Amino acid sequence: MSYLESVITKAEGRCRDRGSRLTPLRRQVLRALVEVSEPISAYGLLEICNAKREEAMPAMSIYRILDFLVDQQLAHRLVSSKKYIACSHIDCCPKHFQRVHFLICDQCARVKEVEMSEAMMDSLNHVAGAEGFKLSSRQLEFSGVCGECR
Amino acid sequence: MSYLESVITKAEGRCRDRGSRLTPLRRQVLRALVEVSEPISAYGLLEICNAKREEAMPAMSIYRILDFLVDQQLAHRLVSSKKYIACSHIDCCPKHFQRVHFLICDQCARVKEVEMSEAMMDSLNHVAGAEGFKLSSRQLEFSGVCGECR
DNA sequence: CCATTAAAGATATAATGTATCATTATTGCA
DNA sequence: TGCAATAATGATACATTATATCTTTAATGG
Repeated sequence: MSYLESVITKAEGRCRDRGSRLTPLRRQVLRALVEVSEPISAYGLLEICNAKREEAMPAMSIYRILDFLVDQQLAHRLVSSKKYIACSHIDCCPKHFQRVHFLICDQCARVKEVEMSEAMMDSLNHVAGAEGFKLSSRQLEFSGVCGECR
Repeated sequence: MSYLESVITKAEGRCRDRGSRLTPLRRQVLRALVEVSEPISAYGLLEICNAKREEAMPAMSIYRILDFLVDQQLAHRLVSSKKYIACSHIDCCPKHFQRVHFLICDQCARVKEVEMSEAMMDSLNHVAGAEGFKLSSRQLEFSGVCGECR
């Protein structure tokens, strides 16, 4: 079974468990997102999807669907680049969804999902706590240069 | 001397030292940004500035000037909210400009600039390094809930 | 089977950001 | 000082990203 098919199957199950539906349209968008495998803009993804359809879907739909996928932790929104990327842990255990952060290469724009250690998150919480802040666990985006580009 | 005036004076000196010019227009934008004191969008700031001018400046100008101010470390761009805020350390020593990161309140949108410890940054670099990444020192944005909102 | 809810379509428009070329101001130097 | 080079701003157009809203279609649960 290909990675793509395995991802779709897992995603299907994940949604079922959560009482949500991976409709054909959503499945198509997720599939396209997994296939491109690099960060892509909403409109870019829309174009790819529409190229494969006889009836083009409106921009609104892609945003709605991406919101859904992000919600279901099947995709991530990279705020610094206004792009979307499939979660790289769809087909493995769900524990990876905690403390997921991103390393984004300034040069090739490729993205690596990393997990912060408990200790690291504790430290961050401590820094924030000193200022009275309670951090909500949201993803962080670190820019830098990846191994391949160096 | 008011905080505002002190900021402008310091900013003037800072630019002079760096061989750049805080022109009247840039000064006006910085002044407005300091006065609003909370994150504001480029267009929001443009509106405020234009309300005080007989000739409205075009959108292009505010983006150019904000880029300049960010470059001079007189302002920060918050990528997660697409807003800008005056640096809170303009009128004090320049050492604060290193390792500046942001705590952003989900509820009131207020922002606190915090400085990460050397040790913290080392840890982050270590996590990234394990994946082959060399982090470029860029600001991080943490979301959470501030003390006042809790 | 029907009522309710969820999803998708359609359309318009808002908000954010950039490209490009013309004009004006500033600076450094002969 | 006067002039050439450079920097900043003005003006215009347009690209990109995102959302509001209303309608239609599909799915789900009694």
